[in-house]
Order: sequence, then C-alpha cells, then structure tokens
Amino acid sequence: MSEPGAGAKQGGENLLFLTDEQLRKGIEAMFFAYRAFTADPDRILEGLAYGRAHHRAVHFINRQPGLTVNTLLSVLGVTKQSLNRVLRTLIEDGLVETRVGRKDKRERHLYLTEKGAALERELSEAQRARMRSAYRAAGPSAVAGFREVLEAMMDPDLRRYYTAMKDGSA
Amino acid sequence: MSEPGAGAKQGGENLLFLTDEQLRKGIEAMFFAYRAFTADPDRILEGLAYGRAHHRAVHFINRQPGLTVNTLLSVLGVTKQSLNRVLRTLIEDGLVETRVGRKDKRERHLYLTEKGAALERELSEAQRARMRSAYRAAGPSAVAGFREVLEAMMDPDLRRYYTAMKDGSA
DNA sequence: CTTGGAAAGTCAACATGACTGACATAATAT
DNA sequence: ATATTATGTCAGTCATGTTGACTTTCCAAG
Repeated sequence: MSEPGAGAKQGGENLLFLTDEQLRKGIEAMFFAYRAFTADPDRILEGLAYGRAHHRAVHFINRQPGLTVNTLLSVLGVTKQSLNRVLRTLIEDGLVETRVGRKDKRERHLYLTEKGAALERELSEAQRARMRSAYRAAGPSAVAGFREVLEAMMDPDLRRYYTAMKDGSA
Repeated sequence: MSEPGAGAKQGGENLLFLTDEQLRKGIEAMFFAYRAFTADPDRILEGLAYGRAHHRAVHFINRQPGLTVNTLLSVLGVTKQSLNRVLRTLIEDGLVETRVGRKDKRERHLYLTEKGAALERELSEAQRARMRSAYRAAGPSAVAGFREVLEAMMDPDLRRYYTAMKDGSA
C-alpha cells in the first residue's frame, strides 16, 4: 500500500507483486472466482439426484476413459468410501460402466456411457461457458499467466498429473 | 509446449486459447489449484475447534473491520443460520467482537479481537506462503493475467465488491 | 404514534459430502 | 502358502450447507 514509488527494494527487480496486500487480493480472487466457477453446474445439479461430487467423478472419467478406481481416488483426493457412494449411484443409474482389467483382474476401469457423457457435456458446457467468457475478456496472454500461476500453486503430485494430461490442443 | 503455430483461424485473431480443450484444462487447473490453496489452512484448522467456514469469516472481518453481519452474509454467500453457527462460536471464544451500530442500532459491526487477529495471521500466512511461491515462480506479468481472468470469472456483484476493496498497492 | 419492515438471532430438521474404522472378497505377487 | 493390493461395503461421525418458523429490537413512513 501507499506508493513505495520507484524504489527497487531488491536487486533491481520490482517485487511489488509479492506484497502481502497483493497476495491477499489473490486469495480473495481465488475465493470469489471459485464460487462463481462451481455455481453454474451446481444450479444444474440441483433437482437432479446428483451433487458436486458426481460432477467431479464424471469429469475425470470423461477426461481419462478407462482410468482405475484407485487413480480416480488419488486425482479426486477423497477416501474410497466417499468415492464409492458416488460411483455406486452413477453405475446403478447407468451413467458409468466398469470393465475388469485385462492385465490385472482386480482393477476396475471406468467409462462413461452415452448417458453419462450427455450429463458430462451439459455440466461442463455450463462451466466452459463461464470460462470462455472470462478467457475472452482477459485475452490470450492473461490466460497464459492464469494457467502458469494456477499450475505453480498445485501440489507437486497433482501438478505432475495435470501436466501429463496436457495439452490436447495443437 | 504445444506450439499453436501461426494458424490464424478467425479473422486474423488467434483464438486457439478458446478451444474446448483449453477451457477444460482451465477447469482442471482451477480444481487442482483450489484444492492446494485450501489445504494449508485446513491442516492448521484440524485439531483446532474450527473449520474452513470459520477461516472465511475471520478473513473477511479482518479485511473490512466493522462490517455488518448482513454484509458478511452476502460476501460469504451463505444463509444467516449457517453463518450464525460459525459467528457464535467465534464470539463465545473471544476471537470476534460485535459493536452495536451508532447510526442504526439494529446493526452489529464485527471486529477481530487480538486473539482473532492472531488466528487470522496464522491461517493467512500459510495461504500467502503458497500464493507467494506461485507468484514468484510465475512472475509479475503472469500474476497480472491470473488476476484478470479470475476477476472476469466472478459474478458481477462480487466483482464489484472485490474491485471496490482493491487495491491498496500502487 | 402506530405499523410495517429490516437486522439480527435462534430452534429444529434435513442433505451432502467429507471422515474413520472394521471387515470381506478376489486376485496378484513373493 | 502367504502377504499384499484393489475394490467394495457397513456403520458412525462431523462440518457445513439448506428451509422454515419465530422472536426481539429498532428504524422509518404513514
């Protein structure tokens, strides 16, 4: 706060973006943006018999068809009991199907059915619409910065997973 | 990574950053980063008799000392019954104090006590440490982009609140 | 000055999505 | 043969959100 002026505090680099005030604004930005980010699919989900947890499961099964329960577990960062409740209803309702592993028959590989894929599309389209409009408003170089900061913020394990799934496009 | 090349699809502007794939990566980045972002204070909170909801209340009371219950309610986006449970324990434990409004005596203005401020500092320092290291790793222009995209993603009401509290710095 | 509405607080009931702990089954690995 | 892994399940608990109903206090407009 309050105009530190052109005073280069450290070695000539301008480190104003690392002030506590800037960091606190970043924290608030994360909070408000994340709320908006989850609000759209939540609105669709209410009324349906599913919640945010189902959305997340469906999202990652769509992203990586055939992933095992264990993998999904660590990506979502919840206990198997918690995931199981969600997965069971998705399977019972015919949104997700499991196939026994060929190499290791203990493993269950998860796939979306057409019905599951349809729900995924509906939910993710709501979310993508907001993301799209934010991206458009901010422009490509802001988007690049956005992605860089978020990536640097992740825990190393999930960052590895995240970057491994990268990028798809071009 | 991924070299979108010189392929100008639309009217000369390169809009590759708006592909569904890019949007989906943004969605995942938000998910993973937010998880990491809340993990540090959550770790501190466990063991203490407080949770994430207490953290949020304390954060915003610290940011805007003297705000009313109604204001906090709309910033947090929860019902008064939900907030009240949290606020009550914070007041009982002497972390937050209320003062009756001078102009309007129906209003209660919220303030952190020294004890409350101490908890706020501890929690927010954990969060700021992660934010600081992400900011440092990504650099100032990435940080600017990060903030722009998040801001564009917020719901208009909260964006107004957020930008009104801005910026302190420079 | 009465009356309507706003700000705050509370009680009760309920839903969701986390958690732990314990246990079962099947299949792989040693 | 035995240990370990992957999955699934039952039961209980907790944190945090929700609705709905109701009270008290106080401001403001008729």
